[in-house]
Amino acid sequence: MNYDEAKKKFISTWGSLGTLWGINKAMAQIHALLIISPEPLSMEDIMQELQISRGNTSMNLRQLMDWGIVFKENKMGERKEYFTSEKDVQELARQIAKERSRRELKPTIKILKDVSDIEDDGTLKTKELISQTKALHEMAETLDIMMNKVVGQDHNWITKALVKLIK
Amino acid sequence: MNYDEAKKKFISTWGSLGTLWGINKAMAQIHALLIISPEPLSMEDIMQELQISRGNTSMNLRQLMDWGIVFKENKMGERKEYFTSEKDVQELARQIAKERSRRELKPTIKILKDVSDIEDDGTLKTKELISQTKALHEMAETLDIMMNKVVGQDHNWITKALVKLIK
DNA sequence: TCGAACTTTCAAAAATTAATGAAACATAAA
DNA sequence: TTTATGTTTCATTAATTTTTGAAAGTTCGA
Repeated sequence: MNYDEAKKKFISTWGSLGTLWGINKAMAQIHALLIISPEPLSMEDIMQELQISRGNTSMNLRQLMDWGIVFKENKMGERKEYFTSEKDVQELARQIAKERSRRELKPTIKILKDVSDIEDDGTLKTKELISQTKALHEMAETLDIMMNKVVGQDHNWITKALVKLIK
Repeated sequence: MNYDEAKKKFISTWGSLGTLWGINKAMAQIHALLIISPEPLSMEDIMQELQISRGNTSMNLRQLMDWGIVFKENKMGERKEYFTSEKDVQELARQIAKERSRRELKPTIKILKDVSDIEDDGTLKTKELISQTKALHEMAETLDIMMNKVVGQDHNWITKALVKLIK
């Protein structure tokens, strides 16, 4: 496999993996492209490499920036904007963990709490609803605490902790 | 909030959360319904509760069974098939971890390995591609090892380990 | 203030994904 | 074997999501 084949394969894999995780194809592919690019890329560069429209590129770059994993960069003397990805994969993981906690886990936890707090009217179905949502609530909270711990730690913490954990 | 409201809220939340994780709405809602139902439900029951078609129900039940989190049950003397969900949330988490590893993580790891194994031709872009995919490969493998460890452990292991970890 | 260079927005179109429902298929009991 | 009860499949339709591209917006320098 040569460079071009490998690059293509990486970008398309990352793209289809993205859809599996609720991230759209273009967004995941732009990210893949940036993460392996040694130089910042302009919007034109991205459009051309991935064969996607200007609007699409603009929208998805904005989203990646909202996630805190892609940054604008200005080359001095140039008007055009350039984009780079966070290159440190551990930092990337931390950023993603942080955002998923904020966007998905936290709101879910709140609803599980509300639902599990309804009054027990003594019926079997109510008892079941309460006990199951309580269990889910507890698990979601544990997961959330862990994810947020990760965010606050130094760089190599994840690997160290995992190694310790699996021994 | 009374039982019916709480139930509705739980099912619809689980449903929209599902789409965020690459699981379709109907599938997630059927699962939600089964997890809080003290009794096994028939296909008719599910169709009626969620207002979805027979075909849709059948397809999604099959998928849930493929994931190993929903089971067929036969009431004696009755022809009809009934369905139940795995009720233990820890077991549920383990099953999901196992399946996601098999379906998503493992194939990705293979591709990352292939890509990161291309020959280094000395150019900057090749070096960048190799080093970034290597780092991702390493991280994906660590995650996979952890997820598979989880699967092999006794019931309360997850909680214990997490508690230990976050202290 | 004007115009050039560039970016963002958003209505419409395209592509993808999910849902329907009727026909085909299974199976147990009569 | 036939009927009655139930399930699965799959072509079609519907809903949702993504993409496009042209117009509107922004910003900088002259």
